[in-house]
Amino acid sequence: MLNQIQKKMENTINGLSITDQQLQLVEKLGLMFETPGFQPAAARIMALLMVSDRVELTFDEIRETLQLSKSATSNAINLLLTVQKIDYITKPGDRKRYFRSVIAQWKDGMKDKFKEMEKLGNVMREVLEQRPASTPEFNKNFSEMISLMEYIFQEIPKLFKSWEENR
Amino acid sequence: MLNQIQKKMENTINGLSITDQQLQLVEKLGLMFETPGFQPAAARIMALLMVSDRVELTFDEIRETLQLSKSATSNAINLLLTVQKIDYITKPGDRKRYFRSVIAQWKDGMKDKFKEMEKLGNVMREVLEQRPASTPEFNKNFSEMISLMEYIFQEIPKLFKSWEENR
DNA sequence: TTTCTAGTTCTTAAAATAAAGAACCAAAAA
DNA sequence: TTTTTGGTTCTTTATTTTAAGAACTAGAAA
Repeated sequence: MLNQIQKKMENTINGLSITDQQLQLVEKLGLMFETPGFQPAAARIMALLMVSDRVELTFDEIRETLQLSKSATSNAINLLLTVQKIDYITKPGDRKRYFRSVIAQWKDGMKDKFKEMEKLGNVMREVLEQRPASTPEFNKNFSEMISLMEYIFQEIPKLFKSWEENR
Repeated sequence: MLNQIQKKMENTINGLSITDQQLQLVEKLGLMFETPGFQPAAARIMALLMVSDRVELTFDEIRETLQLSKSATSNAINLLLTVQKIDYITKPGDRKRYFRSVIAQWKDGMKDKFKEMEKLGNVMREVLEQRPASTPEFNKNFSEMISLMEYIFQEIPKLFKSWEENR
């Protein structure tokens, strides 16, 4: 009976053991990471490195836990390395790399995301500048929307700053 | 000579005339709208309705200006209608619908986007709550990142409010 | 009533994405 | 030197996305 629950709750494949609850969290987080342009495999790896009990995982632990092929694992890991969402450490007398989530990068990641949205505001202003005077109502609304965007994105860096000061 | 410039600068197909500069803006804006999950055709239509001199365009004006098939135009327009990025008006004695960008929706759109990012914070907290005590360093950094996210997304609605009050 | 307009829907095709599997390779271990 | 480990790279396949084109349709106009 206890064995049955154990079987239901824990999936151990070669070293890394992970619960069903954790796997569900990996899927949920993974879905959220997919939207910012990551392929499913990469998104799941990012998620796994946040969810799993051990925070430094080898290539094979990742591969087997997520049931990926070597190529998919390799490509996803290298993608995440180049965008610096993960990095790795090595251990003396061990050839494997141990990959881990670069949490510090998340702050910069958020900043980048806001910067992206800010760019939209800039193009919008470009659009406004070339609009004809013949559509005053539209132009007014459009201009107001841009003002809002610009206000928000001017204030957001201040939020980062004030958070850093107050913690 | 002037004719040549005219030809180079203006593209008139059946009613709606648009300059090369405007078409370039449509492409640029279109690319930015693609990332939030819009298909190219829909993204370009949104962009066109912001860029073109006339802000209310018919099905065929859109179709011909963007060189789309009827089906692509129809599907993209209906997508944009259901997510309320565009709406349309009708004119007496005219069977066509005139589509236009719903600019007011952009403010809500931004709010939705921030809400999306907020959701990520919530799942992150869920992840934190199930983390083992055996990784204190990781947990601490993770927790700090979540605090930052929560702080930012708690402050952003205030920004919207203060903008609305001050304009 | 028939025809036309303003689209919609269905089927197909092209292209892009994602990942599997096998072959391959460099460095370390035996 | 040969073998093993820890991957990488190449080729192929499956899936998804995007859009074209043709056939179709509801309501208005003739």
